[in-house]
Amino acid sequence: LFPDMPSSAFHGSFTQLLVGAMGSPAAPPSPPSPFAVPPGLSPTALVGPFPPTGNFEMSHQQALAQVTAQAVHSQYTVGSQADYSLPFSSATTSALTSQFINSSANVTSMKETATLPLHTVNDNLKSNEVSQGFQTSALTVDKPADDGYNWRKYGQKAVKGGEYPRSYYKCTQASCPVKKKVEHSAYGQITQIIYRGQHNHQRPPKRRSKDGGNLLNEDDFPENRDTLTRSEPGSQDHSGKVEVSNDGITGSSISKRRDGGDQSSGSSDREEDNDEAGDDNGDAGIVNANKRWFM
DNA sequence: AGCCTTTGACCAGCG
DNA sequence: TCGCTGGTCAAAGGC
Repeated sequence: LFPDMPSSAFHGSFTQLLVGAMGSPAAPPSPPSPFAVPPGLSPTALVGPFPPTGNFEMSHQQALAQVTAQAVHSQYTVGSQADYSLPFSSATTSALTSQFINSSANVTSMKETATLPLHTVNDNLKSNEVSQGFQTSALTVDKPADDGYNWRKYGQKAVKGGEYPRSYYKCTQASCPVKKKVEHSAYGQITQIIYRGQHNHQRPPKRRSKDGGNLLNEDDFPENRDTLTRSEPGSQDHSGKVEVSNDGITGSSISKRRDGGDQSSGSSDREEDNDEAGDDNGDAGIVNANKRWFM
């Protein structure tokens, strides 16, 4: 079904991690596991294809409630990966979010989400790359994430042979250095979202989204700011990576960057410059980052 | 009118 | 040094 899905689209260790951590509901999350990010490594959130469970039809409210409750309960054990705000909107966001939390905190609750329809998995594909088939209506290609912030697309590029267009977004807030990359599969479905930088501002006032009017902001995810978007003290990363499959989230994990160093930035617009300013996302200061955002 | 997307070009890093 | 790849710029057009 996805013959051309290069495994390179996802990064080896990453993928393995993910699979190990959440590939199977039966598989208990290895304790020290992927979430234990050693200092200096950049925690990367990986939300990949879950064993399809998702009750994608669940209402936003339901999902939200679920997320909230779980966030509270779990106290978000995966704090280190928390630098990102959850990027998805509406029902998908909720499902995603809940799964994110579920998988992060405790895989056992994965069952709450429903079953995934489709093309779940091409077993030949490795880990994350599987399940691209979710026929999503919530996840649209160019507005993949209404996470409460406003984004402006500033570029798009076909990468990996042109089969996987990648879109580049900047936070529209003046002086906010946050950027994100969104990768799509050849089918226009989101396969990966990578955040970079820290928002140095609060979420903008509610704004009706173009596609469906879902509003999503701080009010919608009160806990997010405390649990999902904050880095742990020791965390040095602020670049989040959220992989999404059409199946919904399939899991999350933390991965290391290529050289074990930290990720990201390094380019001229150093968001690190202001992050320590105590923003909610406080990224602990990346000192010397690679220019590459990920492996 | 302002903001956003699209898209080709340009630039920089890396092998 | 050169080609490839990825990231960004900026003009044009749309909403």
